[in-house]
Amino acid sequence: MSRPRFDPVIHAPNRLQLCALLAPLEEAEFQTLRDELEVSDSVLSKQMSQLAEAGYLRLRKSTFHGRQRTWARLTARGRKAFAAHVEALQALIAQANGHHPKD
Amino acid sequence: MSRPRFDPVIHAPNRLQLCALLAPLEEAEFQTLRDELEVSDSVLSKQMSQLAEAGYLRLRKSTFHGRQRTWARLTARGRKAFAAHVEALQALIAQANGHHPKD
DNA sequence: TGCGTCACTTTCCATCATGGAAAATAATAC
DNA sequence: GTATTATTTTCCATGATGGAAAGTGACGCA
Repeated sequence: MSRPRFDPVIHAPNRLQLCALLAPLEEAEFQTLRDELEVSDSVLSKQMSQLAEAGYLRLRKSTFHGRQRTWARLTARGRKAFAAHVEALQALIAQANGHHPKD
Repeated sequence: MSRPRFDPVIHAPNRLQLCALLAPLEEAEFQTLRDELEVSDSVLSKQMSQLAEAGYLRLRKSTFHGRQRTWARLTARGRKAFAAHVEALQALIAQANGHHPKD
């Protein structure tokens, strides 16, 4: 039985939520993400940096009507890693429900 | 949209796996858990202590053919907390898949 | 051109979690 | 008693996390 393998970059609660928010979207604004996650600017910035360092996230700065905004999107690699992590979680949940792992 | 609320006592990878292993069982042996989790004795002991402190886990010591063994089982409270955590994870996964949270 | 503001980013700092190794305990077996 | 097995706890070093505050860069405006 191979235990689910979690990605530590993704597993941390804030980053997990961040990925979940970004997964269904093309990209999202810094402030929107900050508000949804209910974290401070500095915390969001730092968590994003970690995902970016891992190559999971790309940041795009744009000037929108004279206001600077930062947009974030998952990279292909980030989506793949997140999908794998979700699979690991689902395997764990299946295990918890008493299902045998697939052979 | 209420974000999934994770239980920090359960979310840590080793404890999450530990709960998932115990969930479908009445109880399990210390050594079995240690081997399945692939952690050292001290690590398992410490993680168990944390779950026990939270009231999620009960330890039972028994002497089995002259050998002392420790058995662990989730308490009712632990099962409830774990179930809630799993629900939160599933909500997150649903969100990531673009589903709207239930109203 | 210089200043204020906005939108982050980075630094500083204090706290907490985690893990391995080794010492400490507990309960027998001999 | 003494060794042995099965944890448990201590010691210690490292790394993560978060908030507050200082720092940066890009305008908008007088």
